[in-house]
Amino acid sequence: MARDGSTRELLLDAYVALLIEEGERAATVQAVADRAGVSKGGLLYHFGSKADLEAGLIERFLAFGAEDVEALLRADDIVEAFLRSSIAVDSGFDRATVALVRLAQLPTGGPARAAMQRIDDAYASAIAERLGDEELAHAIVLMSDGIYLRSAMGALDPARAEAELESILAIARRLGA
Amino acid sequence: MARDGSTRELLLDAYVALLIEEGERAATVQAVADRAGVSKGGLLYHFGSKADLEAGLIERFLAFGAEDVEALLRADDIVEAFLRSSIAVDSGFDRATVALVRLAQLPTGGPARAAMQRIDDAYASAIAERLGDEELAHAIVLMSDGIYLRSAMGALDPARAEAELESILAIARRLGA
DNA sequence: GTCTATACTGAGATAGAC
DNA sequence: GTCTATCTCAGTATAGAC
Repeated sequence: MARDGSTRELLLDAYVALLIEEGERAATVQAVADRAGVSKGGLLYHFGSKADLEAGLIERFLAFGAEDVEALLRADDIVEAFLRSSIAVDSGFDRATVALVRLAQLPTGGPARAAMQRIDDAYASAIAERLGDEELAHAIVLMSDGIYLRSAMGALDPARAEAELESILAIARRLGA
Repeated sequence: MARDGSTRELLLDAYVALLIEEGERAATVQAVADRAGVSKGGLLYHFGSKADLEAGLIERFLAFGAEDVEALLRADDIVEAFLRSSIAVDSGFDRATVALVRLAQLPTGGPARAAMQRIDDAYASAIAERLGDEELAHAIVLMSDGIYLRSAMGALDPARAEAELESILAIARRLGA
C-alpha cells in the first residue's frame, strides 16, 4: 500500500486503515501513530497537525487518481479499465478513496470533496472524449459512484465484485460503450 | 419534516439535521436535545438511549421507504418516479437516507446498513418486476446510489438536480426503460 | 535528520450525582 | 436541569537515542 517503505507512507496507510475500519471518530492522532508503530511525536514530526495528515491523504489520493486516469487513457477498452479499477476494493487507490469519502462528509471536508470532484471530472472527461458520448460517460461514472457508496458503507462483498463488474459492463455495452 | 408535531418526531428531525449538517461526531445526545428545544432528560424520556434514538431513525427510514415503494408500484412511469424521488434532496425520506448513510459507516452501523439494503432490494425488485429486466433495474438503482453518494458528501447542488434527473432519465430511456 | 518518551495545556465532551 | 469530576483529544514542548 505504501508507495515506498517510508514512515510517512506507513502513517498514511495507518490513517486510511483506521478511517475505513473504525471510522473518522477513531482516527485520532494517537491511534494513527500507534497503528503505524511510531510515537505521537513521531507522527507530528512528519505531519505538523491533524489537518496536515488529512492534506497528506488528499495528496496521495490525487497522485493515485492522476496515475489511474493516465492508465485509462492508454487502455484499449477504457470502460472496462475504468469499471475494473472501480471495483478493485483492495488497491491503494480504492482504499484512499473510501477513506476520503469519510472525510468528505465532515463539516471540514471541503478539501476532500474538492479533490474527489476533481478526479471524478477527470474520469468523466477522459471517458466522454474517448467514447464521444457525454451522457454515456456520465452514466458510467454515476454507476461507479454507486459502487463507492456501497464500499464506503462496508456493504461491498469482495467475493461478488467480479460478478458485479460483469453486470455493469453488460449494461455499459447495452448503452453502446 | 416531522410526520406529526410530536416531540418524538421533532427529536428525530433534530438528529437528522445534525447528522447531515455537522456529522455524526456532533450529533451527541445533548446537541440533539438542544436543537429540538428540549432538555437532555426530555430526550431520554422518549428515547432511552442513543442507540434507541438511532433505532427510531431507522424505523422512520423504513416507514418512508415502504411508502415510497408503494407509491412507485402505483406510478405509471416507475423509472421516472424512482429517479425523481432519488433526486428530491429536501424530502423527509431523502434527509433520513443521507443521515442513515452517515450512521451506516460507523463500526456500529450494522442495523443502518441492513435497513438500507432492505429498501434498496425492495426498489430493485419493484423496478425489475415492472420492467422485466433485472440488469436494467440494477443499473438504475446503482445510478441512484451514485446520486446519494454525492448527496451524502454535500456535493449535490439542488439547483442542478433537475438537469441531473433529465440526464439520467435519458440514459435509462436508452437502456429501454 | 528521524525519531522515542514523557509531560503538559486547553478545549470540549461525557457521565453521574444531586 | 444544574454541577462537578473525569476523560479524550490536539497540539506544544523538552530532552535525549540512533
